[in-house]
Amino acid sequence: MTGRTTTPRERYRQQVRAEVKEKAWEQIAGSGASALSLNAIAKQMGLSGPALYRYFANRDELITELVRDAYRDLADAFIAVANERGAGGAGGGGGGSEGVVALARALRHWALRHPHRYFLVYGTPVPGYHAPPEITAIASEMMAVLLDACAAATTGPAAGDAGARPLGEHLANHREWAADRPDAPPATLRLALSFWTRLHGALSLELAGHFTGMGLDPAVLFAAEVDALTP
Amino acid sequence: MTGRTTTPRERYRQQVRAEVKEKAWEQIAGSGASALSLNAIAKQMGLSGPALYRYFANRDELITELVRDAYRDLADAFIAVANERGAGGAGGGGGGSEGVVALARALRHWALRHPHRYFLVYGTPVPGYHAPPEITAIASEMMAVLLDACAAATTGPAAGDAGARPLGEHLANHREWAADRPDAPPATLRLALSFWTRLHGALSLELAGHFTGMGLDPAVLFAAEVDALTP
DNA sequence: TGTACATCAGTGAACGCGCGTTCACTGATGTAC
DNA sequence: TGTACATCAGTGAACGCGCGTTCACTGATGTAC
Repeated sequence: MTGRTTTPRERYRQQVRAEVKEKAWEQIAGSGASALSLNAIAKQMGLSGPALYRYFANRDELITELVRDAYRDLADAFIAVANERGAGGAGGGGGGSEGVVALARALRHWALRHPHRYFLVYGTPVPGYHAPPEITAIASEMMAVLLDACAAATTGPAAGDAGARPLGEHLANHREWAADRPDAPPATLRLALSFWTRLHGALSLELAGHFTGMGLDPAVLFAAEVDALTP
Repeated sequence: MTGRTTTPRERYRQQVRAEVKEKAWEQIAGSGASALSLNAIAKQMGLSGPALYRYFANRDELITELVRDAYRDLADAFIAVANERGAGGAGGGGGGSEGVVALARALRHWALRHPHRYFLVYGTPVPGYHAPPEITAIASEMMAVLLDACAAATTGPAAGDAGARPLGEHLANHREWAADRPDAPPATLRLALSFWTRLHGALSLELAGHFTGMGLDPAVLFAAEVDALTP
């Protein structure tokens, strides 16, 4: 085969693209996502403004890539947890709520490590911005991993109970969002939803600094919420 | 008395200030808080740019006022609920969890009516921005109202239980944030915290549009979370 | 009631800035024979 | 291996834009005697 999959030039392109994104994140950390400026990034890299147009069609494309990378990164963190557990313990993923707890821990670690990525994914929406289908697909990947863990945690007598509640009925009728796992019982769906909304609530308030000055350890609060998910 | 508290000129000033803020909110709704522009607001009001400097020292002052107004508005909504209940039912505020449920309903109504105000209060933080103490004080007012409602909902045998858990101990030791209600037991503090984090989680995901296309009624989910707060 | 003065809302010109983006061009890197 | 050509990264100048903000000024509104 003559054609290598990545020519040196292509490698270089990817390196520069990566460095642009890196500087973009630094800039977002410093002054917010909406203040992101191509010219400023170029200057920081020792390039002149227009040079970046070799690598990104325009500012919007760069931002969309940042959003997609953030989703991808978080999804990969989730998948890594699922794989570790699937490969390791007896029983291929095992039963009980350990999977849910592991995902919760991974979520918080990722969010604390990359608060700006987290806010780009779950923060204040940009008016008029609609996520491309590629990003929706990544979100579905994450949801599938979460649903699997929740399924393992909801194989008990309580499952029937949750199904009888109003939300249980509602979930049984409207489960388009769990299309990847069509057999998930209402209790599983409900656990996944609560995981998502509750942990996002605790995390986003923590990251936004709403607990600072309250003399409260967010880690303890987060752990308590995780605990309350699977009684 | 010769000096009226508000001269006609002062009245006019306040009217214009109010209109500026109104247009500011419209602009935020249209293109986000960070795109807020004094010149654009002036143009929209049929004024020339510099005219606004009669009413606001600069852009930052306007934004800070918007944030403060948003906090004030939400706090007033909470206080209104507390007063209605305090004046109406037998027993001055009554016992049980109805107070918490009423606050939850008020929170969601307010958030749906003013999504941009909500995000200015609880959304992605602006790097480098620190809320002035006046705003922190308003947040404390809200917390006090919430703690009172939670106290009424946590007068039962379960209260001792919650105190024994790790979070209960932690809350007993670090209650600076509840300084206005020094007697609140751990179970009450814990309920208030869960109210805050869980409902914010569900609401912010709803407002950010993360449930759209999922065929899921956010109202049902919210109601289920409220229900789960007070078992 | 009428006049003289002070206050204050609003204007238009101007400054400097940084932005996104286009364009014609240079020079280096890779490719084909 | 050497030469001719094509590709492509990066530059510098330029365009138009809107921003926040200052300043000297006009004209209307209110106040004091």
